[in-house]
Amino acid sequence: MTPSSAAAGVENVLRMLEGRWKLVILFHLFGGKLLRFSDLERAIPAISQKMLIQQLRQMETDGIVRRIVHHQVPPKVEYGLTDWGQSMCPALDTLLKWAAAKPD
Amino acid sequence: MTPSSAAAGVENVLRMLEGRWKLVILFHLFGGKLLRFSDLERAIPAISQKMLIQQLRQMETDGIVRRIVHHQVPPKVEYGLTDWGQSMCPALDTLLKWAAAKPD
DNA sequence: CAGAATCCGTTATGATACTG
DNA sequence: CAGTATCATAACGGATTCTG
Repeated sequence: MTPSSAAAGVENVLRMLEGRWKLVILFHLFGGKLLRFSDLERAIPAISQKMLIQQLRQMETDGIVRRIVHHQVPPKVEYGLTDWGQSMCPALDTLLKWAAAKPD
Repeated sequence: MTPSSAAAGVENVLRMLEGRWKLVILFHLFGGKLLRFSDLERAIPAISQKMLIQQLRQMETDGIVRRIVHHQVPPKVEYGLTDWGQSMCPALDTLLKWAAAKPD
């Protein structure tokens, strides 16, 4: 594994997690919770609708988040993590621990 | 630890690693290598001077990279990782493994 | 050699109003 | 409720030129 190929691998991972709000959203979904669009809006007041839907869609495309549509009126759409999305927890934990170990 | 505080923690970590070139630079420095500014330029031909110095400075501020100035003419400046910077390897590895485990 | 300074195009994010 | 559409701005990245 060359420096650049390894970097490319991590960069692609990071790209999936980049975006001002993705991690905030993810942390609200961890634990297998299912939240409606409006639930997420309430949980994250600072986010705009545009950003919320955009980041959700990107994570859906990346296979991290799943979207569950209940065909009813009024509409009901729930968001949750995929199995793979759930499985990122340990990785984020490792990163957090590294960050927490910062000297100074 | 609330969702938002945990997210804030990881977000700060990610922010330190974000930037088009940081990981590429880091991978060149892993293993305790010391590289001069011009070495890094040669190692990463696609990067501009502006970006190289900017990302190095940010990582220096974050305590990941250290800058070693040799007072001589012509100037000689070397860059390497701090101990803490070195210690991020396992965390990146965990992330890579999660990414590699992606289904499809 | 190791940068600093400037200009400029692209992308990311945000505010607001509207819709099936 | 769960979005779309549009417009404006801010952050980011790159090319070029200059300097101790």
